[in-house]
Amino acid sequence: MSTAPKEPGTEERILVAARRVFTRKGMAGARMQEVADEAGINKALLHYYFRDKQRLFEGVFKHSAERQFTCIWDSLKGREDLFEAIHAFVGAYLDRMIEDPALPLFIANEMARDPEGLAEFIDRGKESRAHYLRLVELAHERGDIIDIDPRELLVNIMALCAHPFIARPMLAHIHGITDEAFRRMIAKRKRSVPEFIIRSIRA
Amino acid sequence: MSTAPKEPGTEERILVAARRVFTRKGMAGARMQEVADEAGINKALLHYYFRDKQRLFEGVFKHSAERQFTCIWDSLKGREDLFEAIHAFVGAYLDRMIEDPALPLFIANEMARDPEGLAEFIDRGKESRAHYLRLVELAHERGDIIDIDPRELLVNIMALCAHPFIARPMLAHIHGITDEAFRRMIAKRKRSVPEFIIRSIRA
DNA sequence: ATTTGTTTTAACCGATCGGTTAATATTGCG
DNA sequence: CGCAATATTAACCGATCGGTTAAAACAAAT
Repeated sequence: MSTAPKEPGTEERILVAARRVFTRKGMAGARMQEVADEAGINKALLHYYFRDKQRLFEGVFKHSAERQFTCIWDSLKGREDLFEAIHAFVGAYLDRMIEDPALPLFIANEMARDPEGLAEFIDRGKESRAHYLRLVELAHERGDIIDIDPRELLVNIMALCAHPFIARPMLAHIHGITDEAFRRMIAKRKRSVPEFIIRSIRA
Repeated sequence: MSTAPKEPGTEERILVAARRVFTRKGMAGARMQEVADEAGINKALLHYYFRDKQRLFEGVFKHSAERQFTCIWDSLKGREDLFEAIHAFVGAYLDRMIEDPALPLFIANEMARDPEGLAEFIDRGKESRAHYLRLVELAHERGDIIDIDPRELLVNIMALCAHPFIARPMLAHIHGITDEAFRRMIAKRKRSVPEFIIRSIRA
């Protein structure tokens, strides 16, 4: 048996199409007709599977955001060394982003549009975040790192991971960067970003 | 004479209102009626001053983006020391952002929507960017900093400056952060971010 | 084959939105 | 004033868009 083509069902095709359109155009800019076209179906069928635009959007968004946050926070599980944890976290973050490069901007917009809606996903990673805080505290007690607000450190880590994707079009213009060059840059950052962070916090 | 209230003219009021609505809702989500309401005028008058939505948007956006890039790149002028330049750059960046916190996300979206439109603003800072490259090279030759791709360093600096604003709603939720607390956090980052960067590149 | 429930479609509908028009108010000027 | 240019408004228009409807195609069961 070769890898089965696994003809995707209608609902799956809709979700894929909707994610593409929504991440490209945003909630307000997306058109139901465009989603239908991209899924190769009729517009009425779209409403048959997802009652209205809001539900379709939530279906797409919640699925993406959940996967996003789960992947990233799970990467910390079982780590007992902060530096190792940072490597894992950055790696997971960038891997996930490369898979779906439009997601960061998409999530940023939705957070700004409806901050409440994000709560559940963010809270999902609560234990992992507590674990992270413990790792930082421990590393500090052992004299491995300087005194730094762990929340600020976390902001910095996420900034260094996410921002290249958000600012990608600007980077693409400043240095004429192709798709392939961008992927190489991100691959390089899997090593350089943890190094950058660790150099700056190491005692 | 005390500071004159300087009742703003209609065009000015429109631009202010439009900037608020566009940064809040984005190009696609913004409604001409809402801009008119927020400016306290009739919708037809909006089209009288700015022919159509696209031109209004460009008027607002180009003004904001130009100011943004100019402020930031100008902060490098005359600096001869890289570390000092980094402090100035980060300071200018954060000062500008605090003034208009919705701008980073707004610009990020517009870049994604119409990459070509940004070209002129980005190119505006060409000499300053060349100057920056020289500073990095020089610092490296003098053995002040480690060997690092200056473009990657620039990405990191901008990431650390811009991302807190883009991810603000998430930060607001993770640590229950008020407006005032956010401003204090940014104020702190004017010192901590340059320190963070310099620690990680110092030889 | 008839029935029954599900999937899919074409055609349509009402609301919204960007933009226009034509008329009215306001200002500046000889 | 009178008159012309500018500023402002209410009412309207056509296009677009989200969503509905009613009927057709399809599938499974009896």
